[in-house]
Amino acid sequence: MPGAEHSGSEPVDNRRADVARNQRKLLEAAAVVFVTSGVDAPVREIAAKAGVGVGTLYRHFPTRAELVEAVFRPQVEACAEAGPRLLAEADPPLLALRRWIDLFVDFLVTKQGLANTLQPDSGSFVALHAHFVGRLLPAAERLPGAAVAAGEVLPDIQAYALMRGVGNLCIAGDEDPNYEPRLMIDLLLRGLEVRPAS
Amino acid sequence: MPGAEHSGSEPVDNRRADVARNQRKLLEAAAVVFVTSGVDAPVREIAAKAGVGVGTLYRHFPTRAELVEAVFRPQVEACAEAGPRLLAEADPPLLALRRWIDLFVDFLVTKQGLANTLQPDSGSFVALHAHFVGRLLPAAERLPGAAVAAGEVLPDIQAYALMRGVGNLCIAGDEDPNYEPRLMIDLLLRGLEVRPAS
Amino acid sequence: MPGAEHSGSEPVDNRRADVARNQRKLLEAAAVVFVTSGVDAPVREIAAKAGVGVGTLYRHFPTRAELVEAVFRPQVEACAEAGPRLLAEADPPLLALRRWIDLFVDFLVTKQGLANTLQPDSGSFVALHAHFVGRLLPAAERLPGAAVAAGEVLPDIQAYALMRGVGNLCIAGDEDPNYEPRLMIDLLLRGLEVRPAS
Amino acid sequence: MPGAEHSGSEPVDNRRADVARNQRKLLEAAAVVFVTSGVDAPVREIAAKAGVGVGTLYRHFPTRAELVEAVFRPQVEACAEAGPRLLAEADPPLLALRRWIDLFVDFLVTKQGLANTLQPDSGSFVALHAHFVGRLLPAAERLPGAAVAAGEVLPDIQAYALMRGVGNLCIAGDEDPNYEPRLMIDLLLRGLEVRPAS
DNA sequence: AATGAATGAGTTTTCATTCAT
DNA sequence: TATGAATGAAAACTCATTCAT
Repeated sequence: MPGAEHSGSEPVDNRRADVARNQRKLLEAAAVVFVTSGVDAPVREIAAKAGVGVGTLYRHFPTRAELVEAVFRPQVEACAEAGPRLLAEADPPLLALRRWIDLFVDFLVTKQGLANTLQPDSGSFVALHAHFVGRLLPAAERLPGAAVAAGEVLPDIQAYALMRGVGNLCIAGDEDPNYEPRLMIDLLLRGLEVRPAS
Repeated sequence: MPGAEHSGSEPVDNRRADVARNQRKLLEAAAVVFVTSGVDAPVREIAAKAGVGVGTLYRHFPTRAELVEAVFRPQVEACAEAGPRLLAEADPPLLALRRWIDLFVDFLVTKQGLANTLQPDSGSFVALHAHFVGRLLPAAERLPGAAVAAGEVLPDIQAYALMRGVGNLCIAGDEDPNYEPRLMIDLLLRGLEVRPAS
Repeated sequence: MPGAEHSGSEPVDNRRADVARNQRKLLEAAAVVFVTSGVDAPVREIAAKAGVGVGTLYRHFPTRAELVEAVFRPQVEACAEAGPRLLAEADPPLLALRRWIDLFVDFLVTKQGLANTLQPDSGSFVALHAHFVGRLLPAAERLPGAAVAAGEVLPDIQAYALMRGVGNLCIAGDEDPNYEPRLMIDLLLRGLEVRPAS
Repeated sequence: MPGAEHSGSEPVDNRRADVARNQRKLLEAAAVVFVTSGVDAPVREIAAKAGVGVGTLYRHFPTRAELVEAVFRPQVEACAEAGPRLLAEADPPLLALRRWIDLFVDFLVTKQGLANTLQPDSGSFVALHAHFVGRLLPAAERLPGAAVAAGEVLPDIQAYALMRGVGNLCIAGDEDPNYEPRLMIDLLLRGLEVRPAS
C-alpha cells in the first residue's frame, strides 16, 4: 500500500515505464543494428546502442531468436492480419494476392536482414523461422487458393514455396542499384498467371 | 646441390609438383568443406582436410575470398563459356536462355553455400561477388538480349538482375522439402515470356 | 495512521509478521536449494524458490555465509546441546561419544553440501567455518575427554581434529554407492579405542 | 630435407623443445595455481602464470580435466606402480598397505586441491575422477586383500572405500594447524586391524 | 520493507592470422 | 616452402550486488 494510487507520484508505473522504455530502446537499437550488421550482430553492440548493459538485454531477451522475433513481430502481425482482410476486400483474388505480397515485400525490404532469416538453416534459427512461417503461412495460405479457384493462377502453387521464393528475391544488399526485388517478384507473379488461351 | 637445373633428378620440378599438389589438395578439401560447413568454415578445418598446415593454405590463398574464387572458378568458367555456345547452338534464343540458366542453377544448387556468396554484402566478399558477376555477366548478357530481339521475352530485362534473381531463388536449406528452387525459376522465366496476343 | 500502537488492527505486527514469514520462507528455500544445487547455488535461485525478490534475501542475509549459518543453525544447536546431555545420560563415555558422533553425522549427511562447508578454506567461508566450529567444539570437547579419562580411548585425541575428520569422511557424492561414510567413521572410532591388553 | 639432421642447428628439435617447454610451463603453472586457487581456477590465471596465451593452454589441454589429469599424472603413476612393488617387498602385508597409503597421502597432501578432485561429483570431473580411480584402484586393490588374507585386517574392507576415506581425510586447508590428516589416517588404519584375541 | 531491473565484471571458448623454425 | 604452435581479440553468457521506486 505505499503510494496512494491516485497521488501525484506513480512509483509503480514509473518503474514499469522504465522497464518498458528499456525494452523499447532495445528493440529500436536491435532494429537498427540488424540492418547495419546483420541479425548476427554482437550482443554488446546492440546493448551499447540501446544504452543498457548486456545483462539487461539478456533479461529481456534471453536468446537471440527472441530478440529477433520481438523486433519483427509487429510487422509480421500486420502482415498476418492483412491476409484475410485483403481476401475479403480485394477482387479479384489475384489482386488480393498481389497486394498481400506487396505488404510482405514492404516488410522484408524495409527490415533488411530479415530476408536472410527466412532461410530455415542457421542452427538455432530454425525455431525463429518456424515462428515466422507459422504465423504468416496461414494468412498467406488462402490467397493463392482463392486465385487458383478463380482460375487466375496456375494450380499446384504452394503458399509456402511462394513465400519462400518471394523472400529470397528480396535478399539484396541495400546498395545494389542494379537489382530491384519488386521487379523480379512481378515477373514471378506474372509467371503464375493463367494465360488466356490465344 | 638442390636445384641444379640440368641435373638428372629434377628437385625443382619436384618442388613445383609438390606446390601444385598442395594447391589441388586445398581446392578439393575446400570444395568439400564449403558444402559441409559453409563458405565461412574455419580455416583450420580446410587445411586439416587437405592434410596441410594452415600456413600453406595462407600462402596459396591469402584471403578467404581468393580460396572461394579458386574453388568455384572451373564451374564459373564452364558456365561462362557455355553462354556463347548455347546462343549459337540453341534455337530459339529463349531455349538458349533456359539452358544456360539450367547450367547456372546446376552450379549454384550443387555447390550449396555459393548461392549466399552471390549476395554483394558481407564485408570482404564484395570483391568475390564482383569477380563472379564480372565473369558470368558477359556470358549471360547476350542471351536475354537475343531473346528480346526475337520477341520472345519482355524487353528491359537486365541480365544482371536476372542472374541475381535466379541466384537468390536458389538459396535453400538442403533439407527443405517444401521449397524447390527450379520450380520458382520456371515461374520466373514464364513470367518473362511475351504472351501471344490473345 | 500506520503504526498507532494501540489501534484495533495491528499493522506493525502484520508487518513484523511479514518480515518473519519472509525470513522463514528464505530459510526453507535455502535449505532445499543447498541440497539440490550446493551451498554455492545462485542467489536468485534461492530467492525465487522462496517467492521473494533478491533484495529481500540480501536484506535478511547480507552475506552468503550468514544465510548458510542461519539455515544450519537449528541443527547445529541441537547437536551442540546434545553433547552435555549425552555425557550425562550415556554410560560409558565412549557410548556417549559414539552417539554424539551419530548425531553429528546425521546432520552432515542429511544436509549434503555442508560437509564441504566444514573446510576452512574457500575464502569468505572461514567465518562460517569458525562459527560452526565455535559452536560445536565446546559440546564435542568433553566427550572425548571423558572417554579418555575412562581409559576407553587413546589419549591426546583432539576434539577438533576428530570433528574435522568425521566431517571429512562424510563428504560423498550422494550417488556413490561404493562409499559409505558411516563405515569409515566406525573404523575411525574403532581405531580410537584403547585395546585391552592381550 | 631442410636442416641436415646432424648439423649444428636442430630446428625441428628446437621447435619441439619450445612446445615441450610451453607444456611444462603450463603444467608447472597449473600445479601452483591449483594449490593457490583450487582446481577451478580461471583458465586465464593459469595461462598468465605460465606466460602464454590462453590459446596455447587450450591447444595443449582442450578441457580442464585434461589439464588436471596431466598435472597429477606423474604422481598418480608413481603411486600406481608402487602398489605391486610394495606388496612384493614389504612384509607383512599390513606394512605394505601402510606404506602405500603413506605414498598416497604424500601425493594428496602435497598437491592440495587434488583431494577435492577425488570426489566423484562436480559435473565434468566425473571422467577425471574415473581416471584417477581407474588407475589407482587396481594398484590399491590387492594390498588390503593380502592383509585380509594374512588375518591382519578386518575382512570386507573395500579398497575403493578405503582410498576414498583416506582421500577425504586428506582434505585440509593448508594452514589449519589443528588438523593433521596423517593422524586421522593412522587411527583409521588402526581401526582396521584385527585385534589379537585377549 | 520489498521488489526485481540494471549493471558490468569475470569466464569460457573459438579462430583468424602471424611467424619462428 | 611448409609447418603448426602461439597469440589474443572477439563474442557469449552468468551472476553477485546495487538501488530507484
